[in-house]
Amino acid sequence: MHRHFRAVDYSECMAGSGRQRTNRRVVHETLRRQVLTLELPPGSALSENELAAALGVSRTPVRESLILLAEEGLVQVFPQVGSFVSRVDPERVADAQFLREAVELAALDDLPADLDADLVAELRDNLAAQQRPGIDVEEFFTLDEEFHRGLLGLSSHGRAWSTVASAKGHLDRARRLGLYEAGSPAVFADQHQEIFQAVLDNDVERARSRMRRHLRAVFEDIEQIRSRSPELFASNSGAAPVRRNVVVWE
Amino acid sequence: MHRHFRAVDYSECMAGSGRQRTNRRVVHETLRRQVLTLELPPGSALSENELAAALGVSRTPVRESLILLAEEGLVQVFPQVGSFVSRVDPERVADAQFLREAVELAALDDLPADLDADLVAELRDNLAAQQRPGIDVEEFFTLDEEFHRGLLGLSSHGRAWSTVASAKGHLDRARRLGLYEAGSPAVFADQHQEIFQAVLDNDVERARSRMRRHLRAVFEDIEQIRSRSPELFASNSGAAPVRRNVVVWE
DNA sequence: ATAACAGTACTGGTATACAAGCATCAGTCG
DNA sequence: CGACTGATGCTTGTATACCAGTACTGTTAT
Repeated sequence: MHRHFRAVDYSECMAGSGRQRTNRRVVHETLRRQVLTLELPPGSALSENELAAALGVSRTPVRESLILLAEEGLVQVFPQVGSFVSRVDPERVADAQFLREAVELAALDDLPADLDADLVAELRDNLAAQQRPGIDVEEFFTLDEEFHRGLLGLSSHGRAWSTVASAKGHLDRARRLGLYEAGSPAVFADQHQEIFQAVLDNDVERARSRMRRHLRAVFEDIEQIRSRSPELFASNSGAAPVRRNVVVWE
Repeated sequence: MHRHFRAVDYSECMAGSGRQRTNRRVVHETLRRQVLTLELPPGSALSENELAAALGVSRTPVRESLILLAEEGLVQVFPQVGSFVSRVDPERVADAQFLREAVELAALDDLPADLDADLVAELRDNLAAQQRPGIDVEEFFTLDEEFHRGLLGLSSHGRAWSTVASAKGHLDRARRLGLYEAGSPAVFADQHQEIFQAVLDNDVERARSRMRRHLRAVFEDIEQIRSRSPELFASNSGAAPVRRNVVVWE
């Protein structure tokens, strides 16, 4: 076996976030979004065959997506039994909260003297959009995501976002369980404004304080939801995926 | 279609860290270890077919393992071109450093009043083992891993370890590039001892300070390695996997 | 009625076959 | 001698077939 190779630049392949429009990536993003938005509610059975048929692809990309989601903790796979959307595990939510808080606060410590002007402008627009009255819940979540991501970007540690995003995913999924009936995005939008102002003022300590309060408020929100609807959460980490009798007309 | 389901407890499946002895898990752990220990050096070509043949399995588990490793950033997959062990990317190393420092320092803030006695004893033994003269480099890395993991466990945020472990993996891989010729584990072992003592004394501030110094020292170590052997690092994030002419007798 | 047993339809894990695309090689033409 | 071009062997992505194992069904024996 002889192989002759030459140096090649694949920069373009990695450019942007799209990388490559492969079936697996599409399925992965689709399923992840559906899990996080509760379109696929916790505990749902995810049959590889059914998903493949529904999405018009073969089992392979579906299966590979499920493996990734399982690694992220959004899905549980039981060999020879089935795959299920993870119940919202309070322990995991707490871990996500801890991790997110640690990273986002540390990022505030590392803010440069002069901030990226474009990013600042973008964040300003974002905050304005958050203040829109009667804003849709899903739209708020999108803006929230972009805000926190942008804030992390200001500290030149933007590449750490994927880790935070994973943690935030678990938190948001828990929040969505109750946000539709209770929470008011306006409060959180105001907290975002406070944090941003502190950052603009170069007041790291205040920014940290406000950020911590904000993130803790989010966590409190989740705890309230849990006490109100405990059945949506996993009672214990190793709990069974409770399968129920389902009848469907064909 | 009608499906009758019953509640079942799969706790045992999740018990421990083993979960299930599946081929994919074995391959994943094997490859990950080989990448982190530089047994598979940065830039190596990883052919799914060759790996499958070498490991005595089919492409499927190999491929799924590569996907997971790619998600962790240890491997790069270029469709229709090839898969390669990631070059050590300074940016990614810096991100890993930032993330790890944020989490491990935050954990020290959350230490409970009275520590888990068993874990403390385990950590004491671990530190003693680290002090052994003429300790093997790989053995030191194992002990180092267990030490930091145990320290995180003391704060009841042990479940966040997997995230830290991933970051630590990138850092350790960079360190291994130069540790064999230069670094002395004894220095780091002493730093571990200092941190641990501060924790035992319930002196959070000192523990944080020592931990920060320790982690920064590790990072400095890597920077030194980089300046000494820049060719081992990726010059830019989108760099090409440089393929070289290889001739092999069959 | 109830408990035990075979049957069956489903699961995910694995192996394999095929398809699409890239990089090199060999030949050819200018 | 250099540039172009089809052939070739590799790569990963996808689809499919088969396997071992599980959990339900319906029947049978008690």
